[in-house]
Amino acid sequence: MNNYPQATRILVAIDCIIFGFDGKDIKLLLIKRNFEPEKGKWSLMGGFVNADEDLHDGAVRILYNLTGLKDIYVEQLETYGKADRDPGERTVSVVFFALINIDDHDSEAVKSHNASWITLDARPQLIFDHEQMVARAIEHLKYNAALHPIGFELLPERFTIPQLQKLYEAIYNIPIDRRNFSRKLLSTGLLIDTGYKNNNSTTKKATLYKLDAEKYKAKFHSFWNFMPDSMKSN
Amino acid sequence: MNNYPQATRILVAIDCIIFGFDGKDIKLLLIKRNFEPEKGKWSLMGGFVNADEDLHDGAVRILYNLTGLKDIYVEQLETYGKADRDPGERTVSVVFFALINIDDHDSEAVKSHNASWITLDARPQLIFDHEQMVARAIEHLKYNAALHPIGFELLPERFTIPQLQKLYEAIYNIPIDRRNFSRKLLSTGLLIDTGYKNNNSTTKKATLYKLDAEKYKAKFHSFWNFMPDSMKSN
DNA sequence: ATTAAATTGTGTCATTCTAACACTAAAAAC
DNA sequence: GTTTTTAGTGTTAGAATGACACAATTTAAT
Repeated sequence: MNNYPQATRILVAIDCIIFGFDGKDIKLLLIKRNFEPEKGKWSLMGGFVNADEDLHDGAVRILYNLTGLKDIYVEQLETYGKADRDPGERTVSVVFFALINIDDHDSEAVKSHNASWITLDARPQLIFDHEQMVARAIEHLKYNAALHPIGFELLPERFTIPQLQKLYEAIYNIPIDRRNFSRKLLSTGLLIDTGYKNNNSTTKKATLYKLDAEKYKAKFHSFWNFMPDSMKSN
Repeated sequence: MNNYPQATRILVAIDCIIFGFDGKDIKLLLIKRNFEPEKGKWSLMGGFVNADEDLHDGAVRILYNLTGLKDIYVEQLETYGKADRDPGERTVSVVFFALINIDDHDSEAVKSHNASWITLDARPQLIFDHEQMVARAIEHLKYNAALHPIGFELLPERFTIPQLQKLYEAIYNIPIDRRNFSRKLLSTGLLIDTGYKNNNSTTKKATLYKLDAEKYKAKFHSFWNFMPDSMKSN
């Protein structure tokens, strides 16, 4: 069966951009590439789509094989297709993206696979057009975090308002007023007070909230105008 | 040169979703497919990426070949990759998207290529997963038009505020208060009064504005919270 | 035990933004 | 010149926003 005899078959790659938060910095999961070309250089987690595999399944498979991370919800971002982007052979690459809480996942597995969490500022030079992919993903994160409460995914299941604020301050690299942040956040009705308090505090213990998952889903597409207006012009 | 001997080469297609506005309805540009499989059925403008062609260039080429439309600014949307999405052969399809003003472009060329502008409501059944692509693109349009002034691209270079309002009412399928719309719009500072009045009116002539292209570029990433709040929850 | 230091939690108030609403002005048709 | 249709603008009450200050809780140090 060959309905399209003249068309060119092309390698289809998948690259995964994984953001994590450790309570202080936003980090990027990177790996040292162990095959040619560019063997030994830093890279996103990448591989090729199998013959009968959905793109999304491919992303999950590649991520698991390269880092040991399981059950990661990845979202498709954009496809890169400059003719010369991979010097080895013409390759089109579909980029996937995920936000995870670093502490929720097995850091031993990550280490044993030669993958590393690296802060955004300290990230090394990456192969091919991976730097461009990362830049776009950061843009995407900034853009969307201001509108949707996606930041929750970078935090533990139970989290405090100050934690979430630190996350937003890390994403936007600005200070946010504690009182206004809290008011705005609680007014969304998306947080449920678990009744517990944070224990790893050396001062006043903060209330632990969890996300109201149903409302979150229902409200996801509502534009959650979350950042102070001063951010809107950036 | 074959650095990746085991990987599968796959057909990479491009499909183009073109939205247009005729002053009343939002329309979709569709074409009757003239090759097998599914020959004669309605489809998006599609084709395969050439061996040494960027994805973006491919989209522009395909659009020109199939519709005669030139100089269309297309934007990449998403890539579809279910293993069985094209029954002819495994194909990954990158979807591109554009907004154009129907009257700015050569409708003869479009007609002579067997392409048609069809209102969203009246769109026929489409091949493969094209319906899903269109649904996503409509979502994308609704989502983004509320935040950015992208609607301008669907209008002539010089347009009136009531025209723009009709466009937004068509996108969201809701009535918008004329007074509040006008106030909000003018307060963005993106409109320049051309000093001229609309001539094809049978009643009071409306002021023709043009877009302040520089401010538009600079402000594009500012979240233009444009729709009434009542929309935000949809 | 008291105090100091750090962090959480909440209240106020002036300003701005929003949505709802009603009238006047211009142009063409008759 | 009267009617019809559409464009253009002003007001006002209520909500949301941003700037700000103080009280409460916890641990560590003395």
